[in-house]
Amino acid sequence: MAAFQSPKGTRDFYPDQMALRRHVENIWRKASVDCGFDEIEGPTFEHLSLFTAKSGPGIVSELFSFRRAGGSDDYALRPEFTPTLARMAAARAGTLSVPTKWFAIPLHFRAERPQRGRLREFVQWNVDLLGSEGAAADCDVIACAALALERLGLQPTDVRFRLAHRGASAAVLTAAGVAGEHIGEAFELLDRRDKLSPEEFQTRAVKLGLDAAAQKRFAAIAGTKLPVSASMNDVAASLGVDADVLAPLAELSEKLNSLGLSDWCQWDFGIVRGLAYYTGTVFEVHECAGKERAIAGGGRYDGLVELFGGPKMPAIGFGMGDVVLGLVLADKGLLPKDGGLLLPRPDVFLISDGSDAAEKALPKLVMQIRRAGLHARHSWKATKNVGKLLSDAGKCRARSALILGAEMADGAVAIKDLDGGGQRVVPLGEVVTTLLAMTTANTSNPSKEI
RNA sequence: GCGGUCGUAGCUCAGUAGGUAGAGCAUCGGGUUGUGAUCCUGAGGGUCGCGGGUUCAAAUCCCGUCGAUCGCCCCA
Repeated sequence: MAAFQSPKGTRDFYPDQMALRRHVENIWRKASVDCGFDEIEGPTFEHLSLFTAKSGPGIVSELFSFRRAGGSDDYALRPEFTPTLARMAAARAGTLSVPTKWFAIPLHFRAERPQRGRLREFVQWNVDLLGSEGAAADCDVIACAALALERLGLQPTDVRFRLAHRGASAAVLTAAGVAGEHIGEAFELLDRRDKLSPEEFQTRAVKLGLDAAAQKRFAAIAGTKLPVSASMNDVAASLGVDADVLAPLAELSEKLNSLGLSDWCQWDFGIVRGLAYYTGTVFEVHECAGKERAIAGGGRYDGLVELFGGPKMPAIGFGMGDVVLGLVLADKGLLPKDGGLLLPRPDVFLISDGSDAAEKALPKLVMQIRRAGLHARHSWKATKNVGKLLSDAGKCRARSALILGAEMADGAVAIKDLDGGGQRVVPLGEVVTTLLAMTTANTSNPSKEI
């Protein structure tokens, strides 16, 4: 066994796993671009203070932080992308178009104990829309997430966006008897209700000044889940508030309906999101049966850019990690068991019969074909057994095999279509054009992309 | 940071009172028949996660440690 292991909570990506990772990343990237977001990237590590500025000193124990030998500055590997995004936005705030739509697919690092769905190094897709308030902006990023999930093969029966709105939830809690100064604690209680014992829940509820009736109401609110297409009057009625208190939800509902996203979404008044900085819409994406951790989470954080030294700039965004998503996709059979099936297919695999003429011609031909922009591989084996070599061509899923054999005497080679099975003899001078023609005829195959 | 389970070749596993490691697949090579194959044949690869202890002797028992996994804490 190896003397060295990969560090705790990290992964090695061999070609098969890397192909799976790229498959997901490519879909994320394409969905982002199609939705009008521009890709950005920042440093893998930042000044430690950037992270403590947002999350407080307590965050340090969750970070991989370090100081250069002999240096005096403290750094940390980024545990999330939002501070970097906010820093970048603040620095260019004066020149950014409105709205500014950015996405990133960075690696993140967190010094936590690994668990199912949670590692110390992971990829997280971040999508953010800056400079625009309102439901249209909120729904724009939600739509982008939904588009990617749909392209990954998921359906509204597989995953669900659980949405809430901090303002609306606060109004509902107030109506339920929570005093204004206790709203923060009430959110915390709402968020943690499933983890607490009934006794603990009650103790905390009493601290919020809730009597028995109000506690019951509170619990009912926490468990309220409704379709976003439900009428606001019905939603208001089931929560015991006036419909005008739910105005933010009404706007969201209208936009989601018009975007055809209602099936993907539901109201869930138990969704709070732990982050103190969220100011409006908040949401999480979960597997419908409640398996796994949240696939994605996000919301509106209008004070964030200001927190990092910029102007007041409304913002909505979300993050989606590769770990939980990968588990869900695997559960649903939406990833090939053999990641090798996602590796790029060679357009041609060259085989030599071992004769001098073939051995000499092969490398030249390979280079010619590659210069033409095609993916060419060739056997490195010593054997001249055409059957064994063709089997190699099949293993790497080549589209065609080019056999340099007896036909060389006539200045020609055999090209076998490994998908269709046909074979023809082609003069050396026409090899590249023939292969190009075969490839363009095959552009429908998705594995050809990127 | 705290508890439960687990750790033998690249993969799936066997290894049966403790007696100094095995199979299938995969990989690599040779041979035969010009075509993804069959057949024949050979090889490499593990100090049994690592370290210590008990013993004449440990993959097997004990302790520690590292890693994986499940739960708690946390969850940006």
